Amino acid sequence: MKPTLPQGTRDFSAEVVRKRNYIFNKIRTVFELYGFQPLETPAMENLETLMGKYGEEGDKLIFKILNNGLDNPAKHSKAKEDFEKILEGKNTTGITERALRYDLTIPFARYVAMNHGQLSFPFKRHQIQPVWRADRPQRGRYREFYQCDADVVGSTSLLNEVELTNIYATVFEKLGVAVEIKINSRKILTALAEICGGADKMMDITIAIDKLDKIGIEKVKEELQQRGLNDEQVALIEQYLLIEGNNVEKLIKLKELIGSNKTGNKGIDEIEFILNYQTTNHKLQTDFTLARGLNYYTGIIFEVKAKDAQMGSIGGGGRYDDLTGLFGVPNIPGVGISFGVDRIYDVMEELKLFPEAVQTGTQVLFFNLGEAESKTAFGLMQQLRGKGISCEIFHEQAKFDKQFKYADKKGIPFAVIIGTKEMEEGTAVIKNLKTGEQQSILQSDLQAFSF
RNA sequence: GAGGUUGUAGCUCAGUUGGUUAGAGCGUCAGUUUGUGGCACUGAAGGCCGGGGGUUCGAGACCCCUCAUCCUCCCCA
Repeated sequence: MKPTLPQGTRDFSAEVVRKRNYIFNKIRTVFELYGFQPLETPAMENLETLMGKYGEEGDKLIFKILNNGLDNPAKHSKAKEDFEKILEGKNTTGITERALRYDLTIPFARYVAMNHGQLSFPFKRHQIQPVWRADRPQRGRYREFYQCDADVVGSTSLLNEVELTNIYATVFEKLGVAVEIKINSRKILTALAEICGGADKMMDITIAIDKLDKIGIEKVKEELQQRGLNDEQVALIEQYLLIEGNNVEKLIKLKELIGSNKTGNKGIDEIEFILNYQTTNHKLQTDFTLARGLNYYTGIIFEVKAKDAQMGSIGGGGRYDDLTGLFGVPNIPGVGISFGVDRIYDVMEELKLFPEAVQTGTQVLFFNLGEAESKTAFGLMQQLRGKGISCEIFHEQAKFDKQFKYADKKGIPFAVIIGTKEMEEGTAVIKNLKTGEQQSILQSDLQAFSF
């Protein structure tokens, strides 16, 4: 049998793990800097917890876990009956009652709903864990990938949104990735639907206009018509889509269009609050075509795109008024953002943004040149390790040639050579493998050497 | 779920209108006489040509099916 990997999953070799950790560490550090505390939840949730939270399409992409013990003869008839329901497209706890988590937000909402009595609000948590989606893999899309989330619940203050946009800006600046941080408000989209006279068409409108930069305005208009909007409505939406300029100019034009619509003006106020709050907001870009698929968003929404790479969004998030309400605990509003590490990695790899220093593994290789020699080397090596310097000793006595090549291939910068001559003198030769320079020092001075 | 692409050595790929024992580069391993690597040279190992069926005297090449892969759409990180 030929071993293979499940579709859309990957192994990560040392080099890749180090680069990924570099990203994780930057994100985690900034999360902590802003006062977010870590949380981890199980890989699997009850299917019931996840179903119906991500829209119809989302439900299809949830990985479901087959129940154990279905082959139990005593339960055959029940199992067959339940399976009939599966064939009809329904889920049943008789066949599957657990599923792999699809994102980190819903498990978090479940956690908050379960523990709201113990948590002090506002509650700020960050979470860095893998999620799974039964999507068709392609460029920048995997079936197992990491999300890094930061969410604040129990507060409606827009200051939270300001903080989150700052986290985005800070992290990507630290990573050296040039990005556009787009913001919009679902309230503005709602207003647009209301003005069109089709509040019920809100979803159709947002789905269509979200594709603007991909398919162009003409195709969007076609799609709107297909979705049952009349010419007048389409014309209005076209005006909306044609809004251009910098943030200030866009807002002026939008206000003209929205007029006195209450919801719309609220959305505009929110955006203006965030834009005016700080001086670093030049990184934020209003984008009224931004819609986002997840249907629990109700206020400000975010999306981050890399400037110099062809890649889908590398981060996204938004405000949700009542996520825990789905779990029987109403009135806990929240807002959160997410980083897509796997895509950030792909972008950074493409643009060669990883610093070389990321790949420092073993610092020193001790040569193995005999029984007594290796014992001496071993003792010295342990001393260096005690000082926090990562070292290795060659696994067996071998020719110089071999040991050098090993060091070379692993990118180990220093070799410590202790042979018969050094044993007699109580010295050690330290060789810098990059420059070729070497020097002989007393073994007792090795600890003090700066590698 | 719909459409397309590509499957030949560990990796990247050649392989003529179908014609003997299947090719290169890189990598791996071993040597180039036993305390100084990267270079060079020599040699070796390594392939059910993704799998199954068919056409043919003959298939890595052609046809059908299947699996895998990558990409596009949908949707998303």
